[in-house]
Amino acid sequence: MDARDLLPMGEISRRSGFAASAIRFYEAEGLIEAHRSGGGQRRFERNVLRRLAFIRAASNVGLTIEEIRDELARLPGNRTPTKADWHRISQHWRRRLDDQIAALERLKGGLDSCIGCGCLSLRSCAFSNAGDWAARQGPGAQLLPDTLRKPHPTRRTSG
Amino acid sequence: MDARDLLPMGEISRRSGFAASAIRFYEAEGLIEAHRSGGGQRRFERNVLRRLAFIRAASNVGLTIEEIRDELARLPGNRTPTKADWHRISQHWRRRLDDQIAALERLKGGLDSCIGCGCLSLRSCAFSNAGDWAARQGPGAQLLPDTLRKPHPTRRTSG
DNA sequence: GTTCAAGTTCAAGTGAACTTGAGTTCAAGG
DNA sequence: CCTTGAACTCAAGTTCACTTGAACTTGAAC
Repeated sequence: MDARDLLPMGEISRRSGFAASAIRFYEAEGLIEAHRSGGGQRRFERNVLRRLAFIRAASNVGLTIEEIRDELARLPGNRTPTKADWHRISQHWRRRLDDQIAALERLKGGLDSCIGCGCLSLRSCAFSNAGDWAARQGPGAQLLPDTLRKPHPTRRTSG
Repeated sequence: MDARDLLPMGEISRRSGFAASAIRFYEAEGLIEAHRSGGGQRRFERNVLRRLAFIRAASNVGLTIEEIRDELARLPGNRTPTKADWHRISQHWRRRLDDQIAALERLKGGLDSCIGCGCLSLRSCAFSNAGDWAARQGPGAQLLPDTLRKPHPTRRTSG
């Protein structure tokens, strides 16, 4: 590992488009790694740029830091993702996007039927009915998948 | 206004599906109104239930409190939304949902082309390119509309 | 008159994903 | 050596839409 191959913070930031603070944050979260100069400054390997591109793409798809970390963990850190890696991952992301799209379509469908009836009734209108939300894992199709749910601040889902 | 027509907190909460704290919050935010009993307890008019149904629906579509307040402000408080009201509003919501759907489709398209090239390159891959994000109101179509952007915590958009 | 669930206020907490600020140090050029 | 911009750490702040907790009061029933 030749020191001349290592990039300083400023360059990584400029070339990735992430703020330095975000990059430090990602390092603290274990999404990327950094070497240190004699004086303690970060020095990044070039592949970190690819990781950051990956992080941005994943974040566009709506993955959480946690999920991105998991996905990155399955990518051996020092090699470029193979076509197979990327295929597997993109399948996963595509499914997620499809779910989100389907959910929005359902919501739009609800809107349509509400235009028809003009009701917005608490009893009969699925669109504004609380039941869909209260039922945690009901039997029928839920209006929105978790990925599009507003994450309710302190409502705990599993513990 | 006969006092027997006014509903207490518990009943509004139960029938709307909102927690009492949420209902208090909405009152504080000016989305709904409440009378008070002699001792200072809230007493709600029946139409508040319809307002709350509206709030839930709007929130499902992804409107912020601010936007919901604006939309409610245009609905005369004491009448049931007319068919015309509801039509106008649902048009608005539909456009928003359509935008979101289109954005997700674009994202998916980006995924597809990335599967093709297997690149995830910083230079050529629109999917993970930061340029789209950095450019505040660029000329071309943006990958995601504001409604689907992760709202960056302290990045100020206008002042 | 006693009881107690249901209601009240107000301040502070929550989670996600970072940013900001304060105060300090590094490293490269002249 | 001096300067100056880039980088460092660590704690605290930000937004949104509520929730939680503490400490207290109401009001309906018995």
